[in-house]
Amino acid sequence: MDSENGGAFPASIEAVWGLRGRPPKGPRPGLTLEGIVAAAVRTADAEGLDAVSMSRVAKELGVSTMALYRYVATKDELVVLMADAAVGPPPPLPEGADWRKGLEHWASAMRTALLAHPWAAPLMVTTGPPATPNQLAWLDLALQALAGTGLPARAKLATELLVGGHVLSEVSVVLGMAAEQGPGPRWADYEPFLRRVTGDGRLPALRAAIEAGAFGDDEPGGAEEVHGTFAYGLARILDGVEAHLRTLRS
Amino acid sequence: MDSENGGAFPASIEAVWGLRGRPPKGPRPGLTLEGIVAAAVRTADAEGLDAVSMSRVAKELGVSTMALYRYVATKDELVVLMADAAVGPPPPLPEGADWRKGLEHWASAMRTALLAHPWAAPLMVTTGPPATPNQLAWLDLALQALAGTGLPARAKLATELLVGGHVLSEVSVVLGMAAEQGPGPRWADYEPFLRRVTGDGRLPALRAAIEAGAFGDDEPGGAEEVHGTFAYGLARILDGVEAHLRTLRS
DNA sequence: ACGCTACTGCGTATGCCGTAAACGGTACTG
DNA sequence: CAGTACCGTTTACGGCATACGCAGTAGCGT
Repeated sequence: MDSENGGAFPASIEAVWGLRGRPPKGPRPGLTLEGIVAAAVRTADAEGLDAVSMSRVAKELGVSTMALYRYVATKDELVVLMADAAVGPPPPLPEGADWRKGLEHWASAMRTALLAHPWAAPLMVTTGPPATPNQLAWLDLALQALAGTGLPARAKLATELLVGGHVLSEVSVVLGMAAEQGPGPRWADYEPFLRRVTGDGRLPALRAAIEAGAFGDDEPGGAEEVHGTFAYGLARILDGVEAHLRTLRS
Repeated sequence: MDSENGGAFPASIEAVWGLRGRPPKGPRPGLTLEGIVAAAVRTADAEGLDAVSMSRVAKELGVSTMALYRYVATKDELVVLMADAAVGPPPPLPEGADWRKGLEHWASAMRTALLAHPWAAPLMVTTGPPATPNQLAWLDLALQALAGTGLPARAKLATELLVGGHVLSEVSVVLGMAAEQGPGPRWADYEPFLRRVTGDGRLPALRAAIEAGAFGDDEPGGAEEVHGTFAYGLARILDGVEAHLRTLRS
């Protein structure tokens, strides 16, 4: 009665946590959960998430499709584990950094991780509350960064959500620009399209932004300009948190 | 040469914008793009996004599956239009409000819209740059709210992204808690699970947050506490923007 | 030493999905 | 009134996730 109290959880999640020992009976497993997830991640990296099917992953491993179901109850479970593997373990906080430097570091590390696996970003929204080791390690690290602030626990959590949400949405925009497939516009056609659509005087503020060149990629800085959006948002958030901390201390 | 310059776009997107007239030849269409999208939205509301298949939507409308393909080139296109319909047109800004009140209003209206169609939130990340009428109307409205601030156009855009991203990620968390399906934990099992997983001393900051009760739903306020996370984040963001505006003006 | 048993990986089968292709009816243009 | 572009339908295909049942295997208690 002490190891099945979280029993409402998928077995594969318990397995990544190492809470599941190898059963005493039966043949030695020929596969590993980590190996399966790694193969799936490799496929997604190379050909996108749509290319990841159970049969495809099985083929990659040289086993039959159904063999995978001895390790994973459902494809959805595999996807959750892929999302965990994609972000990987978080890098340690820079030594002696204050909370702000810590969160800045945390945010750009997460951004880098998500950009390295473009298929993973959408999964962060879909997979529900974080329950896998790496996901929770990232969360823990952000909370560590905020440890010395005296912020109430709930506010620490809310702050992590805030920063994490910003990372995710900025990454999504960057990936949306780069996407070659999917419906919607190619990025190169986007500004002309917006001009056409705002030509009739509705959406005047959007029109003004276009005229001001807000949708051009060039502008002093090139690719740096994109990074500018990320840095801008992060700075606003952390400024807001910093101000909040000041009022708390007084 | 004046109506096909945005020609790289899906025809169905041009159609929602009203840029496509009925062709002069052939029988009268028996369906409407809006009708199709509405049927799909109804199905998704009632039974979730997974229940929305082409054949299902067709059945709902009493036509054959393939009839839909006269209006939509691909299921993905239909999904994009569903996402647009789900958010709907934005409500007007409160009269005489400053930028901050405007954005607050904008953000909670968007939150309400997304919560009303739980299946829609994940789509916002997936569907690429906004290209549909309602999506762009929301964007325009946020830019309108920021019109008087003197912020550079790019910063206005970045601010909209920032606030929108916060709304989306907070909504995702709320929906993740309420979700009955999908992999990952049920919410009721979540705190015990976290306790079990943090029992070994790794993830100390997370453990501390749990002990501090950050994962209990109760706490003075009940459902308001959830709203608290949203309001907290929004306030930090807007505080940060406000401070930034002050430094710009000096 | 041995058989019981729980577990492995596999082959087969089902039902659904998105969508390509070809076809006959339809309504407007010249 | 003929031509033609478009409508909705039928049929068909390949791929998908996954339920089920099987034969082989390895450690256990005896």
